[in-house]
Amino acid sequence: MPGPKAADQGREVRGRLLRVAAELIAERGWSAVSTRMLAERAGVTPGLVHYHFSSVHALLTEAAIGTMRSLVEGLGPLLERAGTAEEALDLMLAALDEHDGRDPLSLLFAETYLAAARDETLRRSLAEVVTAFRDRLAARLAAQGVAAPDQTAAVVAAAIDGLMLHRAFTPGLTAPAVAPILRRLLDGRVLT
Amino acid sequence: MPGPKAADQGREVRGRLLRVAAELIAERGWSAVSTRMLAERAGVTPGLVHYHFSSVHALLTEAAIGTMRSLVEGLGPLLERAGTAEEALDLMLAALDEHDGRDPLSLLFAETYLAAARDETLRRSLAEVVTAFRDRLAARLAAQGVAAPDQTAAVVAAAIDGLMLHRAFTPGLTAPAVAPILRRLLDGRVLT
DNA sequence: AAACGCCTTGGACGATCGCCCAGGGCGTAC
DNA sequence: GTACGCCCTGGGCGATCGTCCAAGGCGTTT
Repeated sequence: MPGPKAADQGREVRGRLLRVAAELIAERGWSAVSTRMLAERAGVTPGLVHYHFSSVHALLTEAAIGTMRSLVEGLGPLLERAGTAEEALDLMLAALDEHDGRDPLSLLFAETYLAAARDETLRRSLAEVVTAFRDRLAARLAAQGVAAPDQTAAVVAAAIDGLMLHRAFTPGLTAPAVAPILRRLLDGRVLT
Repeated sequence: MPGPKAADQGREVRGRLLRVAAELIAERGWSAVSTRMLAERAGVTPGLVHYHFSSVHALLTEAAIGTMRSLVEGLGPLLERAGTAEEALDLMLAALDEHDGRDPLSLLFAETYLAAARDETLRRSLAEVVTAFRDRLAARLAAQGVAAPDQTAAVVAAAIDGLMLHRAFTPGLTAPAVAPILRRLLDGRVLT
């Protein structure tokens, strides 16, 4: 058996590297994150990075997907609790208001989207995470009688991400300003 | 007077570097474009890059903004010619259909958005270009009686960009699929 | 012809890159 | 105790990075 003490510390360091990686992707950009940056901020030696991960790219991928997955999964139950479709939309608008397009989380999302366009594996994982969220939202919209719930959910999700991207250089794009517009997306009702 | 022959060739090389830069931003990503890459593809020596531009970053900025500006300005007249607001939206949907989120133009836009989040100067220039387009679209929507034309235009523009980003890993997100949903955004009419 | 202006070359500078590996520390299993 | 397994260090590999600069080509102006 492996020594449990050392193994625990190893897992701790691995986790720290993942957290640091998510930070640095946002700060410097995906392809500008280096082995030595990661090691320095995590308080370890550069060599240790390649002990825990097969490559820097693999570390970044696991960090980005992991962070996004846990965040999206945390949003799920909140979505379930939303009574009306409008409340579900308000939930996403609240998320929009917490970010200005230049904060770590917004940038992590955007960087990962972009990196996925150039990496097959990352693209698959990302699709999995986003699809899971979209399906949850679509189910919520369907229960509220919104027509074409799948496509509506896809457009709402894309619109929120697009607004996040645009907010970085358009400060006026706040949640209260766009809420009335986005609400129109829910207007295709089957039932009143 | 400067020798006009050499000056002409200089301008030609400068322009070629700008075109190559726009290509490489899309292919490799903003921060992964190097002096030597640019020089090789443009068929010149690495040293020449820093003769025509103060830095690689300055070259990338000028290339990205220039490409985006000329593209957006080319879209302006087409927008002017659109009769109804729905036709204006169809025009943007057609643009969406030409790109799949992994083509050079989509990636150039996304890369520039992201780079702008970390660079004040780029952010200002980008805001100028995007605002110009948004204003044109808003004017078109206002003429068609759409309520809150400014915010509507902002949301439509952001939604199109967001859809482009999502299309990279969600192939089903085609223009025909999302057109009926996006059309709801124009439903806030003052006049019939 | 000589001087000037602009474009261009090719090489050099120190810094940083991803990745690899020999070796040491240390707790557990024989 | 000895051997084993895992974590970790520190240094080294060749490659690439952005930027700079001395030197030369070449058409235009005196």
